[in-house]
Amino acid sequence: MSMTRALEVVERKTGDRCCDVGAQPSTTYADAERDAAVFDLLAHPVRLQLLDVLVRNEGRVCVCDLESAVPVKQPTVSHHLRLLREAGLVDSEKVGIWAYYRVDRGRLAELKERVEVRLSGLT
Amino acid sequence: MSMTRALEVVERKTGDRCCDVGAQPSTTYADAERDAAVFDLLAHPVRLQLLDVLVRNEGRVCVCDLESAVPVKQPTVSHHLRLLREAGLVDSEKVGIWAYYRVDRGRLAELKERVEVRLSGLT
DNA sequence: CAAACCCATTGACAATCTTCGATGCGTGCC
DNA sequence: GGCACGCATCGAAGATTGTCAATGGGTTTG
Repeated sequence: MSMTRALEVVERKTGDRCCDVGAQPSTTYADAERDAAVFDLLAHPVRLQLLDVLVRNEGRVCVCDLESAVPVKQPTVSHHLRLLREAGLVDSEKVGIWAYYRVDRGRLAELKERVEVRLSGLT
Repeated sequence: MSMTRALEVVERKTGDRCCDVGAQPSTTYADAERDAAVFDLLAHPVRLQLLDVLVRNEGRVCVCDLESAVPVKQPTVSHHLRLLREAGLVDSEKVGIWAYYRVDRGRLAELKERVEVRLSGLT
């Protein structure tokens, strides 16, 4: 007998065993949770725009610059920056009055890699 | 003169014009919203697992099969399937008692393309 | 020192999301 | 017809998220 799943074009009849032999996903749920968290971080237009500006301006962007790049107020910008920082994607340095943010390109590459792997799994 | 932004390593002093000459993102906010919606769709472990199973089982997966693949109850599975369907990523066909779901691989490819473009913009 | 400035944090509110029990609808079986 | 089944939907509850005014802390300027 082949290893093909009980899920083929086999015509089921109402009583047939159905739900207990189901196809299983190729990753653990924990992996799915980890990847979902990655997508979640990118699932907001403000965060996408902030990352965009930060990537495009090597190293020295202050919060007020970022604030002028998105249609939300300063506390909201700080909020989203905090999320990005807690995820390790950006870090900040205080210089005098200002707080300069920059992307951690290594972390960003890791994130992109996780996205690639997950998407390539959706062949 | 080069085209470099006013945002270089120029030492600012407190009074200096700062926020009104800020670096702008490379995409419109509307584009960011559209892409954020794509990431949002992927930002849940159940939806990732459902897509995984659907992609891996060409065409004929019923809801009870999907239900056995994720740690949530049937109404929740139906809920997430609805989100995927409304996004055009999957469609369903009723055959007798069962509802068979399948991925729209064209739509899935479009989604992956949008992700790729956005991520490649984060150079 | 006082004032102005930049930014983080707090607190409150509204909106959205996630989940599941209960229910209803359509279908096949006896 | 009556029953069991598969699935969608509804309704409610709790959790999470997004937003901003207000506030406070740290710094520079005058």
